[in-house]
Amino acid sequence: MKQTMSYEEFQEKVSSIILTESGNCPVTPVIQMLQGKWKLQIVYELCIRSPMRFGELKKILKPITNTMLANALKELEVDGLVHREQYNEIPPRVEYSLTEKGKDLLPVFYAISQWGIKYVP
Amino acid sequence: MKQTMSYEEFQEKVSSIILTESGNCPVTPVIQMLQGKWKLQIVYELCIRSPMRFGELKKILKPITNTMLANALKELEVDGLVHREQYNEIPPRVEYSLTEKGKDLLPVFYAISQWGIKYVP
DNA sequence: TATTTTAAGTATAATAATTATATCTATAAA
DNA sequence: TTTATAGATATAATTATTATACTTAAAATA
Repeated sequence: MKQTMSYEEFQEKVSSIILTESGNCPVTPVIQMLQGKWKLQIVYELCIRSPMRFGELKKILKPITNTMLANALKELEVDGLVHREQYNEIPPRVEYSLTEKGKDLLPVFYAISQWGIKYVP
Repeated sequence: MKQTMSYEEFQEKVSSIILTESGNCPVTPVIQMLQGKWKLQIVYELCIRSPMRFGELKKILKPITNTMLANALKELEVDGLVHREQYNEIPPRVEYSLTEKGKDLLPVFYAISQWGIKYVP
């Protein structure tokens, strides 16, 4: 990312994208894709450690419920962010990891971490 | 932001932050602060145009409800991201804008937009 | 042989978050 | 006197999330 872009530059840049290619904002659909109470956290956890099993994710994200974790992972898989690898053993083993598309969200988390370092006490 | 950080570098970097300063992750609290169906979108809209009046925000974010917009703005104000300027006229006029703290989320939206440009069709 | 254990879920009911709809405020204009 | 206005608030209905119990299938244990 260009280091020296100002708030005003960005405002103008994104505004022009939105105003010229109307209804084609590159940000809004991404925000919507990551909507829901757990999705962003799940992707983030997989970003810092991957692959992880269902049970490991559940432990790290505690107090998440089975239902929410399973549903969120399913939807993230549909959106192509998460890969699910199932090993047919008993008891079952399933490993989740980020796809390349998912790993490409890294700069987003990096930007968030920079903000957090500056402002979270 | 450093341009050439790899996924592995980031993984290691953030992992070490989390593992050494346990319970002090710079990302998770930010994600939680921006949780809720509309908050991230509201901040984004104020990022590309600001100040905006309540009614303008409502129009842009349509189908948001009065309740959600009012509550989200209130909470964002409490978190120090949004500034509320009230003009005592009739009919009332209230303008919302980002604080410096809010504007500092710009790199996050820039990173999201880069991802969106690459992956959103 | 019958029971227990295990990980990754699913099913159902209860609670919390979000939405829909109606209403309030005060003044100026019709 | 009535209507219009922007920025909300109040309440009830709907949707998302949570809590709890249950399912699966084979291997290990009693």
